[in-house]
Amino acid sequence: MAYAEQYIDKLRKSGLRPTKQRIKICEVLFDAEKTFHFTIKELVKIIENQANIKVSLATVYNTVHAFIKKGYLKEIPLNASQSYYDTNVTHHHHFFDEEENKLIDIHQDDVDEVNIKRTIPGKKIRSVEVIAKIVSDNQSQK
Amino acid sequence: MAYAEQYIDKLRKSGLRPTKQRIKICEVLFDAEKTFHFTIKELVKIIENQANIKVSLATVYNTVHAFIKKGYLKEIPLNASQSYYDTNVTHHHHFFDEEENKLIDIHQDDVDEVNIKRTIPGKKIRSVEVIAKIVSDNQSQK
DNA sequence: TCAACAGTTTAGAATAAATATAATCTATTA
DNA sequence: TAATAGATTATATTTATTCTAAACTGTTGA
Repeated sequence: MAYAEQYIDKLRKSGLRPTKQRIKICEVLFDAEKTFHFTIKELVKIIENQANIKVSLATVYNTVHAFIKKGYLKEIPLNASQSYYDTNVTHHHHFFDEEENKLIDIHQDDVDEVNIKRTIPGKKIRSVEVIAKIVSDNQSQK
Repeated sequence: MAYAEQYIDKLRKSGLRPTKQRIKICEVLFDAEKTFHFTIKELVKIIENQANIKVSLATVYNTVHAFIKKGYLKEIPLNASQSYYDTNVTHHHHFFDEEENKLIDIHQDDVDEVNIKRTIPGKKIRSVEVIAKIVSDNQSQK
């Protein structure tokens, strides 16, 4: 299968052996119609629902973190009680609805390019994330 | 004392009674020469070092969160194991050095205004934060 | 001023996310 | 296919944060 080979490739490039569990994780993450946001626990549930394979939390944590290191997944910077991850690794940003604890993508086209003029000696910028927190607008709309 | 009155005012506006512990927290947070970043544990230590007053974690958590709600402090969106807070509530952004786990301010002037063209019906933007993750630049500089 | 009470503080318990452990299992390779 | 390096898992551990309940304190009104 072409898919499986892609996944095996992604896994090997991340320094991981292709195992049943990891290929299943890849299928869920990279075979979806749309990109999506998830927490580790949600991912475990999705896998359990889509297949008969049981995957432990530890395996999912390890695999997700290896993919992040490699750039196949992104971690969304948020002060939520759990970490949120994103299968959309293209340049884009997020609304975070604090009342509903929900993330909403903001496409790159909807935000002017963030241009940081300051540099830190010996360091380079690895990623730039914009988080816009939103709340109900009761003042003007009610 | 003028300071104490300021603090009492801040506390009352946050819906909190001015107590010995809370006024001490205010002194450390708002009487500093420069604004600074901190975690709850760090704040507890600073208070213990600066005064003979012992303040419990719970009290610091409650007070810090009340101040954030009121806008006297800011929480910095980061996926660190602990939450980071900022006494600088003016509009500015952050570098986060993942290798050294260190936050560095980016002044507003060093970032072009982030203009989000998209809106969500019934919601308004409460805050916009830019997090630029930085890593060692070994490729070009070594 | 002071009693009553609503709100506060605190130590310690509870919760829950994330990580570590170690025994068992599996992919790789020679 | 046997040896082994690496993977998986259930479980234990760690640690930030929140909760709890008993003791304490600021506030209010008489």
